[in-house]
Amino acid sequence: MNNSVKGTSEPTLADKFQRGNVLASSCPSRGVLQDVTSRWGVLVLFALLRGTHRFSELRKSITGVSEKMLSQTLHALEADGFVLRTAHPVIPPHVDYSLTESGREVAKRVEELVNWIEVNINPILSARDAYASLKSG
Amino acid sequence: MNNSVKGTSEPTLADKFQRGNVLASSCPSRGVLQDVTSRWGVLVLFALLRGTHRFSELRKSITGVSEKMLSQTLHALEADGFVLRTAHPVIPPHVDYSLTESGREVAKRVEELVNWIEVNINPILSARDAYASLKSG
DNA sequence: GATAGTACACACCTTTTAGTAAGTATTAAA
DNA sequence: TTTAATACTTACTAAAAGGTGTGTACTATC
Repeated sequence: MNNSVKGTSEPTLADKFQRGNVLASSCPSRGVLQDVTSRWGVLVLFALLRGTHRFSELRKSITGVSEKMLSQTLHALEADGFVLRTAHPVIPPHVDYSLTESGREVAKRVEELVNWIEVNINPILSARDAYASLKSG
Repeated sequence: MNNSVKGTSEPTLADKFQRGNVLASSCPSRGVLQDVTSRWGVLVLFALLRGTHRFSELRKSITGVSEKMLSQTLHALEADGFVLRTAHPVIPPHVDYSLTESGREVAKRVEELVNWIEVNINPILSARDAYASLKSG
C-alpha cells in the first residue's frame, strides 16, 4: 500500500528515507492523510469534535454513511490512534466513540479547513458556475 | 452528485436548505471538500503553495501521479477557483499553474493538517503497530 | 524526413471504494 | 415465541478512481 510507484517491483533504498515528505509516494504520511481526508473520515472527525457519540448517533448525524463505511472508517481512525472506542458490556450493546488527544489535534485542523469552505461556499460555487458556462458556451 | 441519499429518488425541500452543514449529505460543501481532500488534490495544493509550477514540474514533484490524474485534479481545482491556469502561446506548449487568493487560503489549511501529520508521524505509526498486533495476537 | 519537446485528451482495462441486503449475538419485553 | 434493540460482519454488486498506452498539435532541430 505504501509501495512507491506501482508497476515497479520494490521500494528503493532512497524510498525508505523519504519520510517527512508527503510529495514522495513512499512517505507514510500519505497513508495517514488518506485516512483523515477520506470521504467519511473528515466527517467523523468533525462530528466527534462535538463530543462523544455512539455508533448509531454517528450514523444519524452523518447523513449518507452506510453502517459498513462508518464501521470501516472508525476502525481506520482507531488504528491511527485518533479515535477511542469504549464498549460497555451490556445488552443490547453500547459503544462510545470519542477523540483521543492526537485525534483532537487532527480534528481541529480538519475543522478549520471545513469551516473555511463552508464560510466561502458561495464564491466557490459561483466560480464553478462561471467555469462551467465558460466551457460549454 | 450532490443528491442526498442515493437510492431515494429526489432531494427533499429540506435538503435544499441544508447549506452550511457538511454533515448533511445535500450540503454543497461536501463536493468542494472532496476536491480539496482528494488523494491528489491535497498534494497539488501543498505543492503549489511552494510557488508556480508547470504541469511537468508537478508531475515530477508529486511522485506517483499519472498525467491523467494530475490533469483531472487540476481541472477540478481550477473549476472551484483555487488554481489559476496560465497558458503561454508558444511552441512547445508552456502552461503555468498557481494558486488564486482563495486557493492560498485553502492550501494553507491543508498544509497545517499535512504538517501536523508529518511531525507526528512516528507516534501515529506506533499506534498502528500496536493496534495491528492487538488484533492479530 | 524523422525526432524531440510539452501539455494534454481519449479509449480501454484493472483496482479500489462504496452501497445493499442479509445475518449474528444476547437479553428483555410483549 | 416472536419482536426489538444495538453494533456490527460478511457476501455480493455497482460505481468511481486510477493506470496504461496511444494520439494530437505545432515548430525547430538534426
